[in-house]
This record gives sequence, C-alpha cells and structure tokens, in this order.
Amino acid sequence: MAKQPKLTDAQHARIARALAEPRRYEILRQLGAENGTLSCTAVRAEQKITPATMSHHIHELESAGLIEISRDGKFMNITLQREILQAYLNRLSKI
Amino acid sequence: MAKQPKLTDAQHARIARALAEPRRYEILRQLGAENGTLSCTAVRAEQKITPATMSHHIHELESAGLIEISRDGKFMNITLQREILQAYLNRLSKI
DNA sequence: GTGTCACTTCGATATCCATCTAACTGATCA
DNA sequence: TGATCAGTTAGATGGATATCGAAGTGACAC
Repeated sequence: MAKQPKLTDAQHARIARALAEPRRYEILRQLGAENGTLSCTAVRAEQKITPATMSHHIHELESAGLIEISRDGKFMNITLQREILQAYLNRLSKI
Repeated sequence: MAKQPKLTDAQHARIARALAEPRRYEILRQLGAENGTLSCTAVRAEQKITPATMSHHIHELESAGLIEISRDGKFMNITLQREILQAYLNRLSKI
C-alpha cells in the first residue's frame, strides 16, 4: 500500500469542498479515466465552460491537493493526486 | 461484504455537498463515535448552533441519505447510515 | 515583429446557502 | 389548563462562489 499523507482539518475541508462541485468531480473522473494525466485543453474539450471558469476550478482542485499542475510551453498538464484522494477517503471511512 | 446501494449521480452530488460543510461532517463524526445513533439534543450539546440551524443541517444530511431520523415523543433520534457513506466512498475510490 | 493560441486576472453578476430571530406545532408534565 | 421543552418553519441577512466577458501575459509559428 502506498504511503498516506496525513490530512489536517483544513486540508480535509478543502478537499470536501472541492469534491462538492459536480464539475470538479467530472474533471477528476476524466483524469482518472486517462491514467491520471490530461492537458487542460483536453479536459476543457469535454466540458462546456469558458477558460476563465476552467482556470478557477483547476485552482480549487490544486489548492485542495487533488491535482498537480505542470507546464509544457503554452500547455498545462494536470495530474490526479490519487494519494491525496485516498487519504481523504480513508479519513472519511473512519467516521 | 455488506450490500452496497447504487448511487445515482444526483444522490452522489447531494452526499458530496452534505459532506462539504464542516459542521455536518462533525455531526457525522459524533454519530460515528457513539455507535451510530444520538438524540438531536445530544448532538446539539456539542455544537454551538441554534435549533433552527441544527434542523437545517439534519435535513441536508437526511436528504443525502447519510442519516435516518426517528421520533420518540418530543425527541428525535438520528442514525448514521453507514452503507450510504460507504457507497459514496466506493464510488469516489473508482475515480 | 505579427498573429495566434493557452491560459490568467479582474471585475461584475447571480445564485446558493449557513446562520439567525421570531413565531409556531406538538409532546410532556405539573 | 398552563407551562415548558424539542424541534420546525418562515423570512431576512451576509458571505461564499460559480460563472462570464474582457483585457492581459507568455509561448510558439511564420
């Protein structure tokens, strides 16, 4: 089993809020369906939202730790952080 | 393994939103720490909120399916629905 | 350089929702 | 019957946030 980061209460709350938005859940699902990584453009191709809104959601997901961003020239790649998601699930399952 | 109810997209979204509020997460934790059932009054004793706000949160949790409510005279008992929570976790873990 | 493309930042709008107070319903008990 | 207690309902308020258009930045191609 992979090592599980410990989540603070604040991180937990951030993740919960990030997951509460259907659009963000959908982005994570897209990532998961593609081995965890996609370009921002590829994600946007599946969702009818403006670049501004997309940028906003990406930031929410990143600040929750659920994705990581890397830049490649003018492109942006987004990678699902499965350990963070798993840490969240573990914590919730302990209720 | 216990039987897992299937969650619709709408149920999933409702649960995610219910869990996004720290106060509601806290209520679920209280329930979990007490074998899954508590009176509404007992829950309220731990949280500094008015009855009206409490009532609101209880309804959110109930409509998400995360708790069940039963009445006993003028009292209300709240029971954690672990299968629903587990079904949500299972679905999230499949991302 | 010029243009284009990918994303960002700003500011505005609009909706959602947590919270409260106040007034109410229903149950219990003196 | 009246008083009290548990929870509800209605309505108001304030704060958070999803969304967009428009203008900006930075990379790449020509």
